Amino acid sequence: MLDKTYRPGDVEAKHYQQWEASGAFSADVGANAAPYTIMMPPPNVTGSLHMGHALTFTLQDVLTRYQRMKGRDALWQPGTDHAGIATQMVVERNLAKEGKTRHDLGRDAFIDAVWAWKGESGGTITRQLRRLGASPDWPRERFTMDEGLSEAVVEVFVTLHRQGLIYKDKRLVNWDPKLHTAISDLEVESREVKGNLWHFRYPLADDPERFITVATTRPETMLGDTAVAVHPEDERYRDLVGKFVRLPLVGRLIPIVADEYADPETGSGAVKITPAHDFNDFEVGKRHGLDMINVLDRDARIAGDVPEAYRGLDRYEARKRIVSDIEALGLLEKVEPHTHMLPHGDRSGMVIEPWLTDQWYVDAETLARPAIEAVEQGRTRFVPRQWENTYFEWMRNIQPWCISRQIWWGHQIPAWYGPDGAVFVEKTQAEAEAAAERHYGERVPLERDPDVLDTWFSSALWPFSTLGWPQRTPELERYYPTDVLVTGFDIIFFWVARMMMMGLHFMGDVPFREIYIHALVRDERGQKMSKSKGNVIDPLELIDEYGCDALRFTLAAMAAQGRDIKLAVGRVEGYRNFATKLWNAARYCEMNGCALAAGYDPAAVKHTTNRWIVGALADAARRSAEALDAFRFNDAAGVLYQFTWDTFCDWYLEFTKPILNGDDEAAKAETRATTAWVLDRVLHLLHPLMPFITEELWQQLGSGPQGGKRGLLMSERWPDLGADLVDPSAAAELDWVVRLISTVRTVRAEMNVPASAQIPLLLRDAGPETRRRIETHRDVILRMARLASAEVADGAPPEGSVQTVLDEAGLILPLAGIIDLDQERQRLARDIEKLASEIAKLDQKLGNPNFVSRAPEEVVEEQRERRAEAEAARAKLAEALARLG
RNA sequence: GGGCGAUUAGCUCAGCGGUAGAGCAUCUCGUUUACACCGAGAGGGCCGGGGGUUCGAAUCCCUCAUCGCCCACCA
Repeated sequence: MLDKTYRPGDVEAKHYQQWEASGAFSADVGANAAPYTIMMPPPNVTGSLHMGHALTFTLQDVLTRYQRMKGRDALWQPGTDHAGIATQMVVERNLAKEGKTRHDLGRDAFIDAVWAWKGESGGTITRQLRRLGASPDWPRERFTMDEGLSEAVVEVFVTLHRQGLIYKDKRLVNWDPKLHTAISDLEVESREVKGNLWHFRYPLADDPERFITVATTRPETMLGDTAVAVHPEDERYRDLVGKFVRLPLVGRLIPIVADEYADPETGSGAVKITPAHDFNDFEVGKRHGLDMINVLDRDARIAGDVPEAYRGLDRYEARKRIVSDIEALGLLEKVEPHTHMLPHGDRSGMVIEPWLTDQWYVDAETLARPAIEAVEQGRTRFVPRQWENTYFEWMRNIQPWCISRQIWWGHQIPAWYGPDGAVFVEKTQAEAEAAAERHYGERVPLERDPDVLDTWFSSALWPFSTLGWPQRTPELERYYPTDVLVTGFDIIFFWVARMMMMGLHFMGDVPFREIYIHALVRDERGQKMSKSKGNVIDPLELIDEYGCDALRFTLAAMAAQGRDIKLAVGRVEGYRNFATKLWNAARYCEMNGCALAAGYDPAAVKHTTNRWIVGALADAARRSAEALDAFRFNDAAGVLYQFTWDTFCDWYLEFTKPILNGDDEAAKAETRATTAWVLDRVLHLLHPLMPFITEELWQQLGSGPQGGKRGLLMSERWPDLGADLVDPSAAAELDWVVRLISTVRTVRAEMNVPASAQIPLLLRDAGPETRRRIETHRDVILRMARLASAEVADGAPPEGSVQTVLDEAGLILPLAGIIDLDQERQRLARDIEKLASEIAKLDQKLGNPNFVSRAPEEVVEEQRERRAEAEAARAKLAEALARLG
């Protein structure tokens, strides 16, 4: 016997262990079934589950379980990411608590410490994924730093290098002065900063009384100025082009150059050029062959060939000093407040410094070309489609991808340098030594490049590296390309685009046929969840309170396309109630002896009510499948919710109570079997969304013709119910009964005429078909009108005091003479008026020749029917009014 | 500065050319042995404003407003 309420906490862990232990999540490389593959976006190995994870992994799990039940050989490939900078920072923070830095340990010991940390906390996220009910193929779990994936990384690096698609270059990079590493464009975020615009006067070299004024937001970089640029068309400065100014404080002579970069409208129209510390200036410098003078060190302190006074100063300290020194020289023209966007490192939060360094780059432009084409040609499709624009926009303007990082945790770059700096890119040290020997004609000591690769470099290989590449494994053969990638829009550039590039280049085919982009989860007020705002909702807490299924169902129900998800806890509570409802429906079935019957054939049921529910179920199954096939999770959830609660529980179970309590044994048996069968199908349909409660019920009910626990719901099939189960006449009849019940209820409530008294009146005026329907469903009607059992027995109409008007088409209106007739007259008059105005509107529409000729035929027909119905209703009401006198 | 999205019931959101919907909240009635995490009902919407297209617009177009996100080198 089922307990009175469902307690998720008691069963979730049990079922999960059972599933996992039984291998229910495993793909089968040797299977005949068609494969269905989803690559799990690998979460950070040391991370913990947040709401965004909960959403994305729930959706992936829904798809995986659904396809698995549909008979596909589903592979949901799990794994974690080493998350270079993020993880290194965590470990460094821990070290800092002991007052140590990574340099105290040295590289090898530090990396050991990171591995130790990974061993300690790396299981957290995967444990939490299990609590979410995620069903990936765990034995295939990979880690971006494990042996196989590292081999893939080296293979890709070496290959791309040989192809000239990876190269080393000295150019400006985004330098993080705190983390002491280069970062890619994508890891930089612009934030608004309030600052000043300082206007400096630079005296002309041959005429110190004349000045050219430049404006800058970064006075300290003036130490590295190597030119002043003006627009070639700018009349004010035409005579100055080619002349020199003497750089204040430094004394260097620098040229005035004409370059279109200078905007005559901005500032004074003349701009100082610091090629070593500004991306634009760098370009200008290249065009004019200017010197690049680096005046900052890796901490963004003043360094290099600069006046002694500033050397070693922090950039902001230097700024103050330089401004006051310029002012002292009388060269500060003015200072204006100025708000502008400044680049910040997304990890460190520091202001990024453009810095001239040697770094490794990927020729992204070349790799992007096929990736753009693939989407243009529809070989990979974005859902929703609109994201393709975002993808194209970025890919068509893609910049070289800086892939080297000056940190320790990650894939060390497979490049070795000879004594003279010659570089040998090889898969192993031995191969590099061999190459060096060939190069030098003798064995020489080599030094390995200390840098590691951008984390996203290894993630970019995920769709094939996890399947065994570079080996040609059966898995690779079978599961690549994958079916769908499920992810958020925030990593389209970081990850999706790069997987497209690498997949096409190395596998010759797209990594996935569809990319489903879901929204981000925000809090109830639309704010991004963040620890600092204190508005974080922990998915695990929600699971504890409401159960995993309630959370999953909520996320699925809210995963409509194209909108952020503002998570309202009230929704979770509502779906928890839904779980309880389902639970109690099952309990009801159990109490009433509803068990699956051997040889039960839904197509063969005879009772109208049963034919109706079987058809309604088939319809719901079809609609939810269509929704899931199109990634409309919210629709799938909605259809099943409504069917389960409204159709099955509120109507069908109530409709059939009189049958189960009656003495038609055949009808009883059929109803019991049908009830059990529908419930069993519902459990199947709901399983991808609510795996735990469905599993628990399925097991507890001992489902299946064999009875007993015959295994896991996981191994069951998604119910494929044919449209032939839908019986329109049964649906119409039940619909009619529903309306009749509603009317009887209204009369009972408003006119105080018991339902038992209404029935005979209805029968008195009824035609044969109406009479049959009322007779057939009499018990249901009475029961649903909430009558006490004593009243059900019979009820004589109040003597001569009640009149009834009854419409064969389904509109039923009993009138009670015992109630306030004036009130009733008024109500009738109002209703008639309403109908009249509706009819008038419809007449207008139908009288419009354009409507009749241009609207779709079925729409016109529908409107005609509506009009006829309304007309008939009005006539009945008028008749009723007349009878009232 | 470009681009994208949003604006629907008190709240969170569906619907996206053919009679305005769900959950939560509110109110009324109901303790009928599946379920009070329940049942029956009710109230509550100029579908952001204004134009346009259309026989018909919450839905398509334009425009304005407000909010949000992404991208961008403007000293």
